[in-house]
Amino acid sequence: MNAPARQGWTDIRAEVLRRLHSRAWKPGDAIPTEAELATEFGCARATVNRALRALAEEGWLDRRRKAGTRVAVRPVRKASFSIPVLREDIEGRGQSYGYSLLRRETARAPGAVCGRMGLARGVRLIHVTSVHLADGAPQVFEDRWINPVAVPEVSKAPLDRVSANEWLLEHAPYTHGDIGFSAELAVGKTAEVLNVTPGAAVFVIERTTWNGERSVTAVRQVFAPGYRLHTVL
Amino acid sequence: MNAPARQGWTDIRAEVLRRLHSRAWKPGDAIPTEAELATEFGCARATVNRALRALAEEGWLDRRRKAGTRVAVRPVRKASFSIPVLREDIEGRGQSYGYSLLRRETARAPGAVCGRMGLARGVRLIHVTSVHLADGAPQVFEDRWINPVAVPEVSKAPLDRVSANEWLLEHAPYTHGDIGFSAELAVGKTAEVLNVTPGAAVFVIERTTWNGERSVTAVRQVFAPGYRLHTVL
DNA sequence: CAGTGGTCTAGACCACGAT
DNA sequence: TCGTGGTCTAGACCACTGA
Repeated sequence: MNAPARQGWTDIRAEVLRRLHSRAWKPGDAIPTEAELATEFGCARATVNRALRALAEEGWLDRRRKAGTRVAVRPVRKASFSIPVLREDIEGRGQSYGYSLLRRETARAPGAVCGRMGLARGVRLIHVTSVHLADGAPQVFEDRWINPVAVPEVSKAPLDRVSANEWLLEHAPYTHGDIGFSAELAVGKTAEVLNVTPGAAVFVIERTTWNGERSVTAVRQVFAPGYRLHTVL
Repeated sequence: MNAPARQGWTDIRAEVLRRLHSRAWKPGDAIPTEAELATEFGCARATVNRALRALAEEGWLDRRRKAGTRVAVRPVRKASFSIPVLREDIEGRGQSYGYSLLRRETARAPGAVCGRMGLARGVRLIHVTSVHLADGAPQVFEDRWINPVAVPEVSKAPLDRVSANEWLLEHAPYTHGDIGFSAELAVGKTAEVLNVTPGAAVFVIERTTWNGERSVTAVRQVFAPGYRLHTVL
């Protein structure tokens, strides 16, 4: 008999992963139940559960009550990354961070923005445009709309000194949101602010956040050419 | 005294999250220990642990032995999304998926590719270029290098029928990798293959995957203008 | 209905790391 | 050193869902 030395759930996770890689357990196959694996590894079922749950969260396994655990047919590896916090992103590259408020006003939001934020068309929101600098050079052009109903204190925010990005993180918690990435051509004001030739390719991140049922802010950040979002799998 | 009804770890997670949102516990603050919370909620410490561990994984809390649990100073929300599996991505939008192999050869990889894959310069790799179609229109131009040492069976792969994307998923498991997103201008062959005007902005995904210490493949996928990668937070 | 994963418990020991 | 989180256990009950 095999009397495995002391095993932690990470060891069990590693062993299961090894069987997946070696294709001993193939995509679509059902693997032994938690109870069976617990017996095999000589540990409590809870320990096996911990390992299998981790693998399921990572996308390697599909688990369902009664149906059992199966090897994910499609190794959909989930990539996760931290939302770039501009100041840290820039300072992390050894550059000095700068911020400049371009404009702050109250205005009727465009239909697209109202739609993204789930608000009635034509509602008046706080509109803030700014630019983030890296070593003094324009790095990101930010166009943000803030819902004053969700964040009443925004009227007192010193957005001329602190970026809305940071002020909101500190004063307006959010429960969820969505984010989108795309590529666009820099034109008009965007090209002007970023100080690039119109027609340059820029990376764009659009994000909307909510606090419960109430939308907090919708922001569009245009990154200077050459920006690259990177992460590990 | 409060005799909370039956509580699950998700309820405890929700309650802690509520305190974070209400700012009863502010960023940087240390929150009660697991034992204290277990007493307060009238449950086992393991249950509190489950809830706090989940919140830590989500980025709300920072936990360290001895130091205790603190509210994350910076709510670095981690965004996670599935790597687009082209066929599913396209079919998911209700379009028909198509694939066309443009070229397949063995060639000396460019220095940049060797670098990304951690191989010696000038090594010979399998080079495959192809295009993925949505309703017959070019959607993604793919330029891929495969390490035959890591995937010897690739010589027998019917890449004229199955995309390297799918063939590799099925036959070459990988342990880890890295992925990068950027915006570029479509020029030359890329613009030609995607059938777009040179100078259009395109979304680019570059990915390298490994199986243990051995690099499996390095791929560069250029998406037709308008592509948008989206996910929830 | 019954099998399988999901969760909880009460207690125990361990490992990291702040002081 | 020693407090705090990390993990394991053995057993129990529950919840979902396939048959």
